[in-house]
Amino acid sequence: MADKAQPDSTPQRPAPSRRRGAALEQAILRAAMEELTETGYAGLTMERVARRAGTNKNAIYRRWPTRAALGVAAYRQFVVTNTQIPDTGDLRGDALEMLRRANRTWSSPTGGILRALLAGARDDPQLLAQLQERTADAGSAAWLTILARAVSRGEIGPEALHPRVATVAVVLLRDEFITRGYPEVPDSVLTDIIDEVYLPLLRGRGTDSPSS
Amino acid sequence: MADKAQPDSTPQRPAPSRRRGAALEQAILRAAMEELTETGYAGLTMERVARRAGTNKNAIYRRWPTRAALGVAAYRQFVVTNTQIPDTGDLRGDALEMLRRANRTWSSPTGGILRALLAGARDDPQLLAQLQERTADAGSAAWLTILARAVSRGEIGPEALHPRVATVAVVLLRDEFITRGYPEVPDSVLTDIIDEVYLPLLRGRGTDSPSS
DNA sequence: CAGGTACGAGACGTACCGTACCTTAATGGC
DNA sequence: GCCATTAAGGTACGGTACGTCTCGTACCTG
Repeated sequence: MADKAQPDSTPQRPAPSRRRGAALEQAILRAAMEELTETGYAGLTMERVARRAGTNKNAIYRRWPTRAALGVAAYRQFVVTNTQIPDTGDLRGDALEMLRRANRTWSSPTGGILRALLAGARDDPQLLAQLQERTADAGSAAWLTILARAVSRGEIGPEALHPRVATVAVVLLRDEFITRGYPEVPDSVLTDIIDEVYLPLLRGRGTDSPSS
Repeated sequence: MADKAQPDSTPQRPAPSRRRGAALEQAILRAAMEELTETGYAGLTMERVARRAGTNKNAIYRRWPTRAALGVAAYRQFVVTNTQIPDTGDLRGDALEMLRRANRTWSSPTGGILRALLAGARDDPQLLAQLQERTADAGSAAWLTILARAVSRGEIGPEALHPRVATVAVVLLRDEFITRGYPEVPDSVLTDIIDEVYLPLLRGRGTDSPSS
């Protein structure tokens, strides 16, 4: 038998002593996030994470039942959501800026991970919900904020302050990513969404109802 | 050494003679589709498909490089798209009927397969495009048709005949499936989409633009 | 009838899954 | 301070699937 030399490709963090509970949990999540950033969701395997965290699969399975759950947990822990809200002075500028940020997010490496997690958690509504919390583009709060400003400026009527209405633009953008697989959505699509759909929707709502 | 008895669970179609080219290709696609309907995309394995088709992995890999490509090819071959267009007499009825059909499709077994394929082809725009052709809800043709009827009835202005505008409703619906993982979207969501977003958008567009 | 080509068959090494089993260390109650 | 409890570590297992490779062989072509 040769030595136990294992010229492993994956980094193996030696266990300092014997970690327990929260300490070990954090080490696992950290290793999982590193795997995600380096090799993506495809590379997130229980065995690799265990090796990298300097532990074994047992410790992981005791905490998370599936790869998807582990991935979502790691993502939630380490990806901070940018909650800044643009304030350009007018609705179109704010909305466009929001879309551009979302576009950048989705096309970034982090966004790639998010997309993969979204696909991986496809049939687990609970996990999906956990992801949504950290996605924040679907979070209607930011959109409602810029709409509220627009209302106070008199750009649109207050009827527009409806969650489903507020997030229409970003939902359309996300659809481009999911159904078309864009690496990055061209800016013309963003302006198209704003000018052809979003603004007409906001301005048209409640302005009147043309007879019918 | 025990005998080579292999009480296999997966059906194994015996090869009649030695098929080649198109005949073999059809046999593989058929086996793939059967696997899809029985065990879903998760059960679509090169090995299982090969066994089922009475051939071997070689023949598959010569034709399709990945599982996703095989799945999409099989889906395209066997799932016929329902291209009927509702005609209820008014725009709201037509749109609602379109959404209800889409909802049924997405929540059916076939829809589950489609969703899985969509996730599986996540980072292959070419495959995604091939899927889109067969999806038809994204196909704006049907939506544009019902809109054209509404225009001729005077319900909405002709400015609404815009592909991105026309498909807004079904895109919002699809988003519910993908980000929320609904088994089936409740009807109230459909009416909400229609009444809060889609109709206001169509009626509001071009009615005017309130200064600014 | 010779030859190229594509298929059938199956083995191969790798990777990962999920589980099981035992050993060993940390922890908290007493 | 001691010991039972608990949670780690370590490791092996059977199983499945991947993707590749090597043959032998049937088919089609010229």
